[in-house]
Amino acid sequence: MPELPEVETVRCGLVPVMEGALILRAEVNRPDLRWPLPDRMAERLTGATVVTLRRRSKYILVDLSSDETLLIHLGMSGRMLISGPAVTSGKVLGQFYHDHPAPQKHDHIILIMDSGARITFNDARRFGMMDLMPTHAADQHKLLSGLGPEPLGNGLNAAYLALRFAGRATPIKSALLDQHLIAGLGNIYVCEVLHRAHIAPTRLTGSLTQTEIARLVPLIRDVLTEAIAAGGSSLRDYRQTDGELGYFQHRFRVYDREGEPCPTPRCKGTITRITQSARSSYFCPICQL
DNA sequence: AGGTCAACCTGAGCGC
DNA sequence: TGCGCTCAGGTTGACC
Repeated sequence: MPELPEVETVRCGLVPVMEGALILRAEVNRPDLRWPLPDRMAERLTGATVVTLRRRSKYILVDLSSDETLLIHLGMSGRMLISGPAVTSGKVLGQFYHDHPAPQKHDHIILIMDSGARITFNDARRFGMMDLMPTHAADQHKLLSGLGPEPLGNGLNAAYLALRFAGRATPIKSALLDQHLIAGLGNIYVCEVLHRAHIAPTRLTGSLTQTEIARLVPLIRDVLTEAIAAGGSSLRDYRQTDGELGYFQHRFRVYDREGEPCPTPRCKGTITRITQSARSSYFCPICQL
């Protein structure tokens, strides 16, 4: 159930197991996830060494020694499970990992590394995706080329947002979810950002003042940075238990808190849930204007 | 052109 | 226990 912080957490967890390691074997248990998997996927992965793991928006990019890049999206329910003795790049991490677990329903792709580590991609809802493309052309991939700037990079600033928000008749909630505008925010963190910014999710982007737009930028960074930090710390706990990456307990101020008191100091409001473009928005009608 | 919405899937949780 | 219903953190593409 990944937004940018969860994907980054997964990427960081995979780095010590995958970077520098060779893919001994790939098991591809079905022909498609959301879309058909790439042709001859197992053969093309076999024998390749993982050079780097990168992230763009909610995508993980695995650069291989074969000059191809494996593109991974976890969709709504995609999970990565690390198992087995994880010896890689001379670092022994084996004590953090369980033995290989029994196969589970929805284990769609399994990568067996030369270290003995095994990475299992499990995705019940199958909204995830994988693709393979030449590394030099990765940026031009159809799913990546139209993405907006990274929210934690320099490309996101008040001037950029003001330009993209001007004259549009979209609710701010929808605009912040639009990956072509900003790449990486999802439903939870948009709710959290708007609450901190005291902006109602129903406000139209064109109605936002320069002050409000300027307020959004650092709050977007704060919310994501805090979530990544929380993921990083709980990641250690998960390794000690079952090797599963990316699902951590994180306290949200408004998400999934319908009916609870607004956490804003001195605010007497109650968190309310409304539906916008078929997604739940949680906000405080008193302090978010 | 810009905005909204159904569709893709399975599973969890809840009321009856 | 079980059935039926609703909802779920994403994204595309068809439609207004």
